[in-house]
Amino acid sequence: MVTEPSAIAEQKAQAAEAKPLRVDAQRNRDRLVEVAASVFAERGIDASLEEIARQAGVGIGTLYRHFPTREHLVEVVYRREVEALCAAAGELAEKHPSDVALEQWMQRFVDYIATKRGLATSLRILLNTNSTLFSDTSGRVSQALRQLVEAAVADGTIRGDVDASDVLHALSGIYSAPDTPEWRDRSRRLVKLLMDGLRFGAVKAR
Amino acid sequence: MVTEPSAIAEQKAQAAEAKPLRVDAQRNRDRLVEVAASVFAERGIDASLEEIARQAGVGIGTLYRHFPTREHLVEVVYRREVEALCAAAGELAEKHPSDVALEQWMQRFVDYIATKRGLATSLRILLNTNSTLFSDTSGRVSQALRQLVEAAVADGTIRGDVDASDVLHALSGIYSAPDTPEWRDRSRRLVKLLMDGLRFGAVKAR
DNA sequence: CACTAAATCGGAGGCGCCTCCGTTTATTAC
DNA sequence: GTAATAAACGGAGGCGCCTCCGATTTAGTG
Repeated sequence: MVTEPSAIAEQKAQAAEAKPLRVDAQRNRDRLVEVAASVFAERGIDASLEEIARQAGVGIGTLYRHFPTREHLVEVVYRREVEALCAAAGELAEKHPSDVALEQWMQRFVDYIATKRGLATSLRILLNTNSTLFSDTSGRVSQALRQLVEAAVADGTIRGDVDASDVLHALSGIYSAPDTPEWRDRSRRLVKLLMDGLRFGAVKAR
Repeated sequence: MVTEPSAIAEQKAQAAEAKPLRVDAQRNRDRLVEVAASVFAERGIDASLEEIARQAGVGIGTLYRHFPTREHLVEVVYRREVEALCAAAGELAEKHPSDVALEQWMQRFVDYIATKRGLATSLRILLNTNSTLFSDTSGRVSQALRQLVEAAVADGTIRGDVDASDVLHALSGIYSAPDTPEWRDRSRRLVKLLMDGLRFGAVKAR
């Protein structure tokens, strides 16, 4: 990666790579990603690419120029979603006391995973194939979590004898639980339980 | 599985399940599996199913009736090949001294894996998805190997302080080696090396 | 503004997937 | 052998994938 003079407030990270896309091209690309996110969420990862192009109001050729394979498109959508999830950490931290921020972020994490459950197989394949994707995103997620946990530990709203990796470990247990209908509710309860445990013995009583 | 009165010399195992297929149907089915094996080997696991039907001289509809999805077809082909590999163990054991039989079988195992290397990703996915397939076939393979190893230990052509699982372990190392151009040759040499080790200290000197 | 080169668009076309159903064939009963 | 019936055949058709390239649009220049 080349050193960027001012990478401030770059709306979309991909916009800054190499050449600044022509405005119509950028517009179409953004549109495609947005539509793809909703179509994938709705119809699954095997949704018709022609359908996506149609909904985005572009020709199929345009879709393929921007995203040579289905996987390219899926990857961009996935990265964007992970990015949004991680960005939420910062926002929550500003608006809420740090323990509440942590709890809400974990709930959001659960919700996010819930939408991905159906796609699990395909996603796992993608993550196996493209290991950069895996390390990038999991790094990003654990960084967001660390930020929240450390803040909460620092101001005493949760106990001090845990760190981010403990919490991540707890969350990964949730992820790997079998995919039953009650999964989501159970996971939400588990997050609450986890938070109660974290708050117990905190410096500041509630 | 219902008790079978006489399951003797059933040419193809699948022929015995439930209803005895009409002869034309059985003929077409066998033909399809045979052609599929060669086409998959040649063009990879994503080969055109219409091509397979064409080469087998049947309509695409016939292929789909017998094998509702690509995976069904791949699975049958794969099982058939593993079966052939394991059957070879018995034949080799009859024709050769037991240490030679073991060596030749391992070489054949290497050859077999070699043809599957290119398909590794897709196959791994299939084996993950269909865990029965995995346990069935790996069980079958290790059984064949055990038969050979035990015979060779019993008649003293290889040393007595190893068992089948040791040898399988050694072979699995071969499998997981990176997929370089020299893979096959190196693996063949490794098998020879392994055999030398096994023969060393055998009761009967060569 | 007009003009041009470069970038982008978009859909026709060729191929494969899979389903559906009218036609053909094997089997059974007589 | 013939008729009846169940089973199997096979290809047309609709859809999606992906490529290719002529038409269109943009950004830059005078």
